[in-house]
This record gives sequence, C-alpha cells and structure tokens, in this order.
Amino acid sequence: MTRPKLPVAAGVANHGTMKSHNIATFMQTLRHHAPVSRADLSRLTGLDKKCVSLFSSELIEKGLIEEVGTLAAARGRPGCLLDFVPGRNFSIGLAIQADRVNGVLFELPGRLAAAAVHPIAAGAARREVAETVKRAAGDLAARTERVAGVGVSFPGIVDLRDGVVLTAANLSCLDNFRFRESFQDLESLYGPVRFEQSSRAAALAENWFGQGRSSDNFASVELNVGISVVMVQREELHHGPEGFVGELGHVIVQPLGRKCGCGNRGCLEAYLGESALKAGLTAMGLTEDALFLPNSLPRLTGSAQDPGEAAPLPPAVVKLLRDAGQWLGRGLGPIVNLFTPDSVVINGEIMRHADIVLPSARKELTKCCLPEKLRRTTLVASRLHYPDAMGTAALAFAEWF
Amino acid sequence: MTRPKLPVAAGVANHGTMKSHNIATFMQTLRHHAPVSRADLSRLTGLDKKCVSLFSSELIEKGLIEEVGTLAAARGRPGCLLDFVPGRNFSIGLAIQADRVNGVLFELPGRLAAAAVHPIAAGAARREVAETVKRAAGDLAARTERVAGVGVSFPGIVDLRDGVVLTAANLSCLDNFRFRESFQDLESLYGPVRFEQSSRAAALAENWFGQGRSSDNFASVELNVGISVVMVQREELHHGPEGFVGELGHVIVQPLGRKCGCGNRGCLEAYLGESALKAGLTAMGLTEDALFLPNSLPRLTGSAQDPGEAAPLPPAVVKLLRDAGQWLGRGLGPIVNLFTPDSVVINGEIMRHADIVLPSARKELTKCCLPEKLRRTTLVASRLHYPDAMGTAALAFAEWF
DNA sequence: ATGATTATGTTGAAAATTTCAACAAAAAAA
DNA sequence: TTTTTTTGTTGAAATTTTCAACATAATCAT
Repeated sequence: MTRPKLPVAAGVANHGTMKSHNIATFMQTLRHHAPVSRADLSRLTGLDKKCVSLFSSELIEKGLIEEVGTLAAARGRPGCLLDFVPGRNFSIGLAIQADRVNGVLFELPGRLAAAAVHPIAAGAARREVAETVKRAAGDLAARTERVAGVGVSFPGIVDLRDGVVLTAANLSCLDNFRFRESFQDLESLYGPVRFEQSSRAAALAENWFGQGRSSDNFASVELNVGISVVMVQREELHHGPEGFVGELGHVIVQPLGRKCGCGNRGCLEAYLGESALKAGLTAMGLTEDALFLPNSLPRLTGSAQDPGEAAPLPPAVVKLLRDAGQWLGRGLGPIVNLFTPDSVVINGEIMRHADIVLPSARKELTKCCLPEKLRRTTLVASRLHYPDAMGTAALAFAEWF
Repeated sequence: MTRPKLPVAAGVANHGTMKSHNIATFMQTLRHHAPVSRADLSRLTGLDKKCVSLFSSELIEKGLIEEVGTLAAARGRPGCLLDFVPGRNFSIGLAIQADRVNGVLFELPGRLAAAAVHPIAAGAARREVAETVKRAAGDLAARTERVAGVGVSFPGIVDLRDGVVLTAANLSCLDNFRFRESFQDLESLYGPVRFEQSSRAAALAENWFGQGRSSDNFASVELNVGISVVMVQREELHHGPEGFVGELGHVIVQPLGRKCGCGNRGCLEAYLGESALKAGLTAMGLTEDALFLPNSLPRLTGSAQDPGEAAPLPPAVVKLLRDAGQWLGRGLGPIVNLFTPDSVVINGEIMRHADIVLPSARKELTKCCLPEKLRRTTLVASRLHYPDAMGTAALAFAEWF
C-alpha cells in the first residue's frame, strides 16, 4: 500500500529565522526611535548588547544606517546615535485607482520624498494602465540612485502572490490581468515587486505612519466609491480569503431601506457611497465641487483638516455632512461592538470635513454600542496623503522587517 | 538632563524560543496526526530528522509520548509510530456559568475522559463558588494520577493574568474576586492555573477539537443569556482590550426596535437573548421546557442535533425558531461582510434545533451580505459538549504548545 | 588636578540549537 | 544473496545568542 501524501505544515524556526526576527525588531525599533544609541536599542528591543553591536555594524557596512552624533547622558560615556542614512533607503509605492495612479517615493524612517499623480483616461486599456504604472515608477526612481523595492496596490479582489487582478470594481479592464508578468522588467530594475489590495495597503500605512502607529488594535476605514474596513491587530492585518477585505459598504444600516447596487436594500453604501453623496448634492441643486475637489495633488504639508481656511459651507451641505456622519456611525456600530478597537482611522475625501462628520458619527454610535466599548474607542480622520501608495511603499521594505 | 524612560518592546528570539516554537509545531502535528512515525513528523513539520529524534527522546524520557508499533511502508524499513501515552496527559477545564460549574477531564490527543456538572445555588456567595470550583477540580483530578494543568473560564470581563473577575453578568457576586489568590492551593496540587473568558475559551475549543479545526479563519458564536462572538484567525483568537469579547448581542438588528437591557433599542439580544426567547414562549402559553432543557448533563456521545428522536415541535415553536434564525442571520450579516470567515460555528441550547434555525438564518443572510462573501461562509452548529470547559482544558497545555 | 563612579560599546569564550552528511538498521525487491 | 529503499541515529560543523570581562569616555567628588 502506498502512503497518502501528507499536507506539509510550514513554520520551522532556525538560526536564520531567529536572526531575521531579531533584525526586524531592531529595524522597527530604529524606525520608531531614530536617532537612538546602541545601548538604548538594546534596552528597547531586549536584544543583547553584543547582538545590537553586530547588527549595527552589518547595517553600517551595507550603508543602510550610520552614526550621526552623540547624546550625552547625565553621567557616563555618551551614547553614539544611529540613524538611517539619508538619501539611501527609498522604496516606491504605486496605487492604482479608478481614474489615476498615485505614486510616492518613500524614504526611511518615514519621509514622503516625492509624489506624483498620473491620470488614467476613462476607458483606458489594461496595457495603458500598466504603462502608466511603469512610467510613474520610472519617474520616481529617477530621483534617487537606489530603490529597495516597489509595491503596487489595486482596488478590488487581487491574487497577491501572482499579482493577478481577479475583479476590480470600476476598473473592469484589469480583470484577470497578470501584473506580475507584466512587471518583470520593473522587478529587475528596482528590486522585488509586491502587490497589495488598496484598503489593506492603506491600513498598513496607518499602522506604520498614521494614527494607528501606537495602537495595538485599530480599524482603518476607506470612504470612497466603495466603503471598506480593515482591522489591524498587533501589527497584523486581518486576513480573510485572499484579496477580500471588510465590505463595510454593504453592512445593512436601514433594513428595507434604499436599493443598493449589490442587489440588497439598506446597505451603508447606498447612503454614504460617493455616488449617493453626489446624488444628494445634485438633488440640492449643488455641484459636486461643494464637497469633492477635482483630482488634484494634495499639498504635501499641513493636515487633512484645514478649519477656517475655506469659505463657510452652505447649511444644506452641513446638513448633508451631518447625515453622512450619522450613517457612518451606524455602520461602525458593529465594529465597535464586535472588536472594540482603540481607534477607527477614517480616510476619504469627505474627511476634509471631519469636524462635522465625526461628532455626528460618534453621537449615532452612542445609540448602537455598549457604552463601555465606545468609551475605549476614538474616531479620527486620517492625516496621511496617499495612504494606499504609502502602504505599498512600506510593504516593499517587508523583507527587512 | 535625565533621559526619559523608554517603553520596552518585547519579543526577542533566542535558542529557547526557537526550540519552544519547534517543539510546539512538533506537538501540534503529533496531536493532529498521531500515531505517526518520526520520518513523517519530520516531513510534516519541516523539522530536521535530528531534531525530531531529539524531541522524541526527550518527550519519551518525560513519559509524555511513547512508541506504539510500526507501520510498514511499501518498501524500506518500517516506521516506528509515536503517540501520546494513554492515561498520562490530562488537564482539567472548569467553566463557571451563571448557575453551575462545568468540569471536564481532558486527555491528549483529544479525548473527553470525564465530565461533571456542579450546580451553583442562586444567590451563592463568592466563597461558595470558589469552593465548588475546587471541589470539581478535586473530583476530576482523583480520576488520574497526574494533571498537567488547570484552566478556569468566567463569563463577563476578566483580567486574565491575575484571575480577577472585573464584572460578571449574572454572577455579580464574583465582582472583583481574586481567583488567582484563592486558587493557590489548586496551583500547587495540579500545576499552573490559567484563566480565560468563557466565549474565548469556547472559541479555542472549536479551534482545537470542533468545527474550526481545519479552518484558517472562523467565527465562534455563543447564544446564551448574552450573545457573543470571537473571531479566530490562524489559530489565534482576536484580542480586543483585556477581557472584552465581541458583543454580537448588542449589534443593532432593528433600528428603533425593542428596548434592550443595555439602554439602546433594537439590539439582537432583545430578540434572540435567552430571556427574549423565553418571553416569546410564555406569550404563546408554552413553558420554557418547550425549548430549553433543565440543567442536565448532556450525553457524552452523539451529536448535538438529534433529529427525529424527540416528539415533533408544535408549529408555534417552529415559527419562533424560524424567527430566531432570521434575527440571527441579520446579526451575522456584518460578520460575513466584514470578515468573510470560512465558517461560523454556533453554540447554544437553541442549536438543538439547528435544522430549523440555520436555514432560516442563512436565508436572511442572503439579504444582508454580498453573495460572493456568503458563498464562502458556512453556518454550522457546534458539536462540542462543554466547549468552554474543553477550551480552558486545552489552554492548560499552552506551555507545551 | 585626580581618582572614583557611571554608562557606552567591544571582544572573546561558552552555550544552545539547527543543519548536514555519514552510517547503521530493517524490510522488500531483484 | 545482493541491491534498493526507507527509517532512525550519530558526530561534526555552522550559526547565533548569551555571558562576562574590558576598554572608553564622560561626570562627580575631593
């Protein structure tokens, strides 16, 4: 009798994985605390002094980090501060959206070195999209001599390993396009190419650079054409079936309510999706510009909220924003009740008016959550520009971390 | 200037953690595949033959596993099968519930060796509860000579490390009771005592022995006085703030609906909680016995569903069960939409009638989920007896695994 | 000034564990 | 009987962490 094939379980630990793990914590700690001395790194990470010394010299050897000065303690020999070498640690993040490709050049430990928006013409072919992505990568790469890797994000459902777009809402031309193959030249030029789903990439960005930085357990929400949510717990994204993310947009907020594109009734998207909001504006005789800005490059400095700078909003728009907040709150209810995240970080153009939307959302949340849970959760607007592109750029460093 | 205190990040890998990790995969694999040869263990785990040999002899030395025979291959030297030593690997799981303490004696690799139910009198003092737990542990421990550890689960919010009950719904006498201190003698008799929240313990049991065994990503739902849910992903329970679990019972299923004990309106618990169901029965002139059995010891064999054995249900009860399924479906909607679990494992006395409840729930789910997501999710009734006690018993082996 | 104290960073030896290759053992096949 | 195949053991090599000793550089006390 021949023996049946046995399924293999992965995950044996050896010296290699041990060292990788320790270097990863070294790097993460450096990223959070740079510039910092070896002694402090040892204390922060729990690694032995010898190991910290060893890792430091290896990384200095490779030119990734350097000594940047000394910090005198109250007494004793002053520490020698380590930091990432400026102009040395770049990665490129590219986010494909319905009407454009956002590209960022990202530099460790956390600088957005450059950004560019490349519009995609409506009805563009897949070939065109791929070329636009490559052009965006090339432009950004030209600004530096060495790129550690490239990350690309897609909307819709994606096979992350092979870089195949399975179904892309609003970008149906990409269906079943094999990006991995198409990007082989990119890989040879700029190092490994990693793929990620847009919302997951944005969540990763919030975790690395954004409001989820110091949080153990938060939710990242994207309000766009669709509405999605990704939970992040202990630096790890929740991982449903490959490519699927949390479809907050299709949580029912009003049983027997408005008809939604998905076929059901009362989905959040029918009230808070981009087209629902735009319909609300036109119903009031207003143009889309009252809420949505044209596809412009946001300023690289300053926060996402600029209170008092723009002209005051017409009362009808304020009403619409309050209603939007209310629906948002109702949609977030299950998330707070089921997961009690420290914070919910919300992204989307409407968050330009977070000062109106969020209080309204929070008020509604009091009606659909346990108070002890809501007390532990804060709602905040994202402060990141290009979160999806930044997230994929961070992903490109995954091999170090 | 004195330096500010720096927060310490945990998680340095060393030879110890490396070996623990590898022994853990060894044990888990053994648990899933026993009896199995060293060579197969090496293939299954990916561990080197030398390591497997080493671990095996160490564990045989300790008397935890043994060689139980040989398995001839098609050709070549026959393999020598390893298995857990019967009568040697026991742990005790104790689940404190509102009206009783369930205790199980659990034996690796997965046998329920004994079970006992100890009722708690209504209005019992904390001292009495603690004594009942100790007595339950003693009775079970008397059946074997060696116990690897004890696990205890509580309803409500629990400080897991110190074993302090912060707030226990329906067991308010336990509030702020320090179990860890009270159980010190237990610890010296039967090894380390670990604490867990009931719903989390049940989820752990489903993951180890139940329907979540082969699943990468499932939800464990408890329908009792309250209604809770715990997500399990890659063998890890979702971990909100200490002691909190998913309060499915307070997800809004009917805006402006029935008043709930939490102060809000339209919570699932107001429709599907035990008291809501009982109220529904009495409103129909039926006694609770029509649905709920008295606190009896369930049989240790056979599945939780026993179709056709009992007398047919009165149509009014069937209607009530169908309605219950509908509410359940609506409550599960967000879980499917947000997390797309492989399966949702549902526990609770009402699952005795899963054949009526689940189809109804699934039907309702089609109205509140994306079809592609629902297609990937199956609803199943738990087949475990004493899931919370079993889960805490498994927890007692956590130091090996 | 000068030695004592304190903290940083380096170095070499020891310890723990995995990996690798060689080999003995046991059974079927030629 | 020899060859082949698979299992399980063994010793040496390799890798990495850990531990303790030490050189270094600053402040503090006298």
